[in-house]
Amino acid sequence: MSSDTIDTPTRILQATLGLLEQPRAKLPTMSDIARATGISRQALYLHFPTRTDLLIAATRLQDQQNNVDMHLAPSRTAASGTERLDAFVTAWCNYIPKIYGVARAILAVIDTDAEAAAAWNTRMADMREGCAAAVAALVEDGTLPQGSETEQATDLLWTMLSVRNWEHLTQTCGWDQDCYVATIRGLALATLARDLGALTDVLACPPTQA
Amino acid sequence: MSSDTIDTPTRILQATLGLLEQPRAKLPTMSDIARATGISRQALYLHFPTRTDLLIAATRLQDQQNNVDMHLAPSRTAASGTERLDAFVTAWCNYIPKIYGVARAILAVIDTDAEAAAAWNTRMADMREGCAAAVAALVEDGTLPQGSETEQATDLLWTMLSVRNWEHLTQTCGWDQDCYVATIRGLALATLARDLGALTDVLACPPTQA
DNA sequence: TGAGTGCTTGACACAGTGTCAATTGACAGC
DNA sequence: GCTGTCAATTGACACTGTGTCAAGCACTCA
Repeated sequence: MSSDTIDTPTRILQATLGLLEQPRAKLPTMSDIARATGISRQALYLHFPTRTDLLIAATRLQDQQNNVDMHLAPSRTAASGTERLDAFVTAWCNYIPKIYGVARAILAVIDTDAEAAAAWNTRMADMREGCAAAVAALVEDGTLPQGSETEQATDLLWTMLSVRNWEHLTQTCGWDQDCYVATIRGLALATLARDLGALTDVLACPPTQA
Repeated sequence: MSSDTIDTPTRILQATLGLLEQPRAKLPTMSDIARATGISRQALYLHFPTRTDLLIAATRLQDQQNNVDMHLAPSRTAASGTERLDAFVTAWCNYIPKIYGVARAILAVIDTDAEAAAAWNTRMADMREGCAAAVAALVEDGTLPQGSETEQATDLLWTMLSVRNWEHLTQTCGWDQDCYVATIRGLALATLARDLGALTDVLACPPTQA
């Protein structure tokens, strides 16, 4: 069994991810994490200087464990700009639930912790690159007019795909994940790929909520 | 001069609003608020049991000072459903900057403070009523099909108009307020009022950012 | 046997919220 | 003028959570 020989930093991060992945759980303190790992609170500081560093490291471990599906999906299906946008939106929307637990913990300290804010901004800047690439593909196809609006189109897509919007629709409004994906996809295709037929998808998903 | 005879609770709330309205300022502590008011920290607790109660009271005072323009604007211009949606979206979008300072302070403690979360949810539920009314007007006109999708349309509009989206576009992306309003308005009209011409507004605002 | 490493316990500093008790100052009514 | 009340003050303290520090223990490797 390899599970006995895992080094302590990794064990800490896995325990942290375990705590963060529990839906609706209260945000864990250093004591919580230590207890979940099975070591003393002070030992955490032997491996991670601050709680924020620990959360950021957890993010990186999680990305490492997940990013196989992501990153590739949107790029390889790049037949047309519209298809690329579609693939990117779908892939990202379905990636959010996986990272939400950790994202929530980082977002919660962003107002008070500059380091956490910087890490989150970097992460989101990476994601924006994906948005920019999709928009560029649309411009290439002539679907979207070339010019200064590409920055704005990128920002708009970036905003539509924000974790906060996922949170609002699925957690606050209680939407089904599939309904969320279908709606955002329709929204993106209609506004950016001028695929007016996609508007039909918006508001056309099974009513699973109250 | 009336400014000398204002009662202490109000003075506290005004000082709090003063602190919260400063853009990019760090979130004020009870000590900060006491200092700004010119009283001792402990005296705050003679008037407000907790920091959250103080913030909520500040919200209410601010609403009271502002709500003249709001609330009325969308209702009175209700010639057609589309016009009503337009008026509501524009009014709300221009209201957000006024409340953002306070909203930011409350949002920052929402994850750790159930009372703050409840207050914010109530506030946002009120706003959702406005969304629901606009959607209902669209259904009345036949612009939007009647049925179970009205709940989803309301949620979608509610999401588009979220404070987080305003924050993202204007604070993170650096968009101009007018550009923000034009874009969200176009988005709402296109997706909910099926006003496809409104799509032109989306991505057609002056590029003020870098 | 001894050094080094990883972790332990226990104590402590610091910021921030919230509580409590004793005191002061002003102002009203008798 | 004396007294009671109310608002505010000072100072101390409890609690939570983060982060630091020192001393000690146990295991492994040489």
